[in-house]
Amino acid sequence: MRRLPTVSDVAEAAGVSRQTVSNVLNTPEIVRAETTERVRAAIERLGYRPHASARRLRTRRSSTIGVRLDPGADGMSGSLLDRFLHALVERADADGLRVLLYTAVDEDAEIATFERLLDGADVDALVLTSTHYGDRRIPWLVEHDVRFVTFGRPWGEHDTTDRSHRWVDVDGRVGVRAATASLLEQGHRRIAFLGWPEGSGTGDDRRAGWREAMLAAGVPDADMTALDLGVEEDPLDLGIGGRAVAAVAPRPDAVVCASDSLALGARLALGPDVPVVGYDDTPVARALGFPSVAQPLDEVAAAVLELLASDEGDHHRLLAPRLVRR
Amino acid sequence: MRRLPTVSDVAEAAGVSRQTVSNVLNTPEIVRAETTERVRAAIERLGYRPHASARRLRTRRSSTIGVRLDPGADGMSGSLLDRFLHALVERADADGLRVLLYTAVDEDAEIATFERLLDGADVDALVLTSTHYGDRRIPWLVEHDVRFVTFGRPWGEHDTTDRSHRWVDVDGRVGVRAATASLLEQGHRRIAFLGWPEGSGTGDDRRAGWREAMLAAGVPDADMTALDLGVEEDPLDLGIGGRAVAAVAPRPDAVVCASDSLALGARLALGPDVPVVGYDDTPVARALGFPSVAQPLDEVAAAVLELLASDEGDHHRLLAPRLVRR
DNA sequence: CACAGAAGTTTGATCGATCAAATCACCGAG
DNA sequence: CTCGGTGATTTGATCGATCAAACTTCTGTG
Repeated sequence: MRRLPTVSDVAEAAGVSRQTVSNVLNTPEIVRAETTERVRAAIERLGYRPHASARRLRTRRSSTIGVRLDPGADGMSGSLLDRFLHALVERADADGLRVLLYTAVDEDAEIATFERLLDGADVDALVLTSTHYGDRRIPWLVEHDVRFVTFGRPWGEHDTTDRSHRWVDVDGRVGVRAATASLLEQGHRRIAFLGWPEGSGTGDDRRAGWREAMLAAGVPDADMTALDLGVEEDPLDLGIGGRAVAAVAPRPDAVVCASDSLALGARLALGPDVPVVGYDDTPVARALGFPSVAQPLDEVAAAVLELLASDEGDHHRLLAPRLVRR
Repeated sequence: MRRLPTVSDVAEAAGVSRQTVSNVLNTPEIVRAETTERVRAAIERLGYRPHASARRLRTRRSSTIGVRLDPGADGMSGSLLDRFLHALVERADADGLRVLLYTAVDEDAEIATFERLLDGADVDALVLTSTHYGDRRIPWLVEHDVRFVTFGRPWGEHDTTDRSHRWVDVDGRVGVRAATASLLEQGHRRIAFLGWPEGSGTGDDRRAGWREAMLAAGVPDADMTALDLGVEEDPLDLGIGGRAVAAVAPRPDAVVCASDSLALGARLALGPDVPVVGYDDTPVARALGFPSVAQPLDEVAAAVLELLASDEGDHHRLLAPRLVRR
């Protein structure tokens, strides 16, 4: 295999020095236009590409961000991470950033992986997904002065002026509130909520949205049924959620769900006549034609990269989801 | 931030030279046991980690494999890539390999990306998914002497003695044959097949499996209905497949499908009384409780890495899927 | 016309590891 | 007792880029 051209080769070809070539690439504003032109031409002619590892060694920056591929991607919404990843990789690419994957069985293993990745200059920033109460990863990262952004807000008491933890999240409460409101507008009153038991940040947030909309519409407490599908039960066994919904008497006018999996269960149990709204707008929702709250993953990805890149401005972003009507 | 220890630091601490430390790490068999011990202790004590970029610069190897994140992951089975990726990352990690993601809008863009990734020593091998007829990427990679393995066999005329293209695939024909046979055993005769139009490698392969099983059981041609859902039609609009199935008269005893999406469509159109078998064993199949042919993604990932690593032995692997009965 | 200061470019050193070749230690054969 | 040979370890050079500082060229001012 032919040897690849280096900065020195380009320099010689353009009749300048190594450093000038480097400057053309990294700080073009300090190079005379005419010189830049000549160097650019030489780069083009030789087909030069900077050697990423050499640059990293010297700059101590890898231009690579690490993203965890969750082990327990909970099935159906697994494609959510997929879509997010895709958006992230695409945007990152445009910024000259690479995305490296890693996995870890538990938090301790994940922290050990952080060390490995960071020390080896494999990555210089991390993107974490699925944050939860008492997440030990966050303090570790802050402590070790690692640059990171989470997709998911810090649940629990949180000081919004805390600039050490940057995060991006989607306002599930607003999304579910809109979904509920849309059902109310259609004249439904006894709208049940199918979700997860209290204690999960996202779950509670979504239930709160439903409650808000119901209260605002003046629906009496007696007509508000919230069903919680235990997490210890296989979240994929939609039969459970479905049976739970079917057991509600009298039968609800409509059901708002904390996920499309749950919505599918409800739909199967109640048939197509009872309107159902899901969450995440997965292919299943599209396929079955029920409405769903869609997270703006492109925007999330963009926001994550923005927060990662700049030290200025806000340190968190709460994005609005979009209700996909069908 | 404290400076990280380097080989030199370890060498000094252990009272040996840089190179000896390097040898302990890379070629321990040429170092005296006692010395190895001492160096190991020093590494432990200082918490030394090799600097990945420095090593890559020198060895010209990155220990990183590139994987494309498909843009048009067709929805439901998107989670398939997800699961494959997960298995791959996990196994790769055990072998000290990293997985880097990339995307590309079309084949030309993808080839341009190859050049970027390879020249910069970002990756030294590639894993390609979703191969198709006349895939231009393959000849390019062979031509440029790039190490790669595809998940997906080369469709079209192919010389199995060709050692330049290594691939791993799952034998869909066998899987669908088994699925069909299992329905036949249960006494069903008029088993329809719901798939994609001829021309897609995987689709044709799966249909062939169904036909084989039907022929073997002596089912007359008149009772064999193959329905093809046009790819130009939104593959997610399961209604189309469902309507097609529902239109078959007389109503089939059971339906074998080329994917779980199609199976969901059939299930919704025919109700739970007509047995349906899907493909890919996605969460939807698990949720609705219909059987599905599962690809052994763990094995696929392991095989991909094996083929990448060794020059010996076979250059392709055709794995058997597993029918998940429910 | 000399000279300070800015602008543009070049030179030498360095990042952390491994390669290639040299050196050192030790053993048994002649 | 010397010498060849193997095994273990060390030394010097190098991978390709950027940093820091030195140097050269230009520009405008007194």
